[in-house]
Amino acid sequence: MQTQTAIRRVSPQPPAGDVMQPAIGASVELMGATMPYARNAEIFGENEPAEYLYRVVSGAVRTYKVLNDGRRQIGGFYLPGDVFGLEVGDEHSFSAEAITECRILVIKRSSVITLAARDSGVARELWAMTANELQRAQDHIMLLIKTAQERVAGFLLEMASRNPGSNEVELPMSRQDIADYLGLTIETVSRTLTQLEQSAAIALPASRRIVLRNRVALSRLNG
Amino acid sequence: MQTQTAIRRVSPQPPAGDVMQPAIGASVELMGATMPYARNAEIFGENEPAEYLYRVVSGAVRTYKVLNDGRRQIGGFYLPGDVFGLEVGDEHSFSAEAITECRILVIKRSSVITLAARDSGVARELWAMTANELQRAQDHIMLLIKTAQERVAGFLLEMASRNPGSNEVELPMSRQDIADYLGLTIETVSRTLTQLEQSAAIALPASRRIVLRNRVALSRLNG
DNA sequence: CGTGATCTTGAGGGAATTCAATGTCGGTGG
DNA sequence: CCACCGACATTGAATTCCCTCAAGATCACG
Repeated sequence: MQTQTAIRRVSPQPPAGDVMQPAIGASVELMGATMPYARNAEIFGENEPAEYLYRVVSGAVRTYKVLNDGRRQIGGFYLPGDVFGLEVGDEHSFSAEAITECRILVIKRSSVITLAARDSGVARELWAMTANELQRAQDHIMLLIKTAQERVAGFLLEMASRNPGSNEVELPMSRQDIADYLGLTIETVSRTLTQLEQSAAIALPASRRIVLRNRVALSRLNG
Repeated sequence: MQTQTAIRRVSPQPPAGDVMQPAIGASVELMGATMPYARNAEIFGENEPAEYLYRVVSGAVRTYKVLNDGRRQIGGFYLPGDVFGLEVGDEHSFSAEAITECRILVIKRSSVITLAARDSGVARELWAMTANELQRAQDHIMLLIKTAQERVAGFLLEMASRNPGSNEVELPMSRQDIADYLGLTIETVSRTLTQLEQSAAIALPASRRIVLRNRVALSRLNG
């Protein structure tokens, strides 16, 4: 049972750099407007009508649910290029917040769906985006059944895979965010990172900057 | 870290009764053949080409993945009317096995996809089925972050919701299957059921027959 | 009625949580 | 410039929940 995250206050922070865009979502690129969001600003809430879908242009976003008793589960982290908030039903199933200051491409859902009814390529793209989310969720499930070390190692490898070529990861999110993503407490995440550092699997030049020193060891941990 | 399930042997068992079919998957009803599967028979394996998609006619099915070290995670249980094995990519992301003797409608994936390219209604149906799986996976994630009592209570409520109107649930799957679905050990599942029985939330007239005596208590546990 | 599979129960140990204190970093104002 | 403050992160000690290992109990089936 992990601690509930306290109410967050808004304060500025330099936005992360933009990143070039993969194939998914390409055809809807011209159908929306780019909107700025402040750090910790709500983008949409659980059970709100899903009027728009979203693509991160710069910055980072988290989606989450909160249980009755205050436990928060983060559904995913979204980085530049990622699409989130896409629903088949009429309501959002998660809430979404900006982790850092960010710019987000906002696209009217109804117009995409209308387009999909005429253009099977768009329809297939919508389907593929949802399947992509499904893949994420299934990988997330596989993470959640593992030990703390395995979860953290898996998380780091996942984040590193977003920056192919580099062994250095700049984490936009707090330890609390990581903990709520991995189903652990903030203390366990912190302790586990320290262990990984001591076993020379990673280096921690700063609390949100992580260098993968031994990917083989991390992968072995990853199960 | 839960125990690995031993190799299972095949032996027959009376099939569960058929159930009337909801909207999803209705239009593909006539495109396939119904096939029989023996108890514990493999329907498809992880990473195999996804040549078909499947709908349960009678009986019950589990999908699962196995990690390096033998831990098994069950992705979902599928009962009459449920569609499984639908992929956007060309490979299955899980393995699937018959839990009981069952009959399964098998439909050629390529023909459905071809049809979807011409008929936007079919395309939308494919999308909706994938979104339905996504919903399942997200609910599963929310289960996996809870305590053992909450997971078991949630599981029972989920199963009961498949039999609306009745408070009696006939479980087709073993304790090991339940444990591997909930990320617990078989012993913890068993103990938790005993606790729920002692607290009068459920009754256990037989090990695979469960009566919900106090849904309010179970829902409270469910978080 | 014996046999194997499945399920339950018990005792002990270990991993992660809880509670609590300390450390670090960036920003702000004296 | 440095002292202070709040947010965030790390570390320590004690506890709790679930797992592991082990032994019985129950059930289906030959």
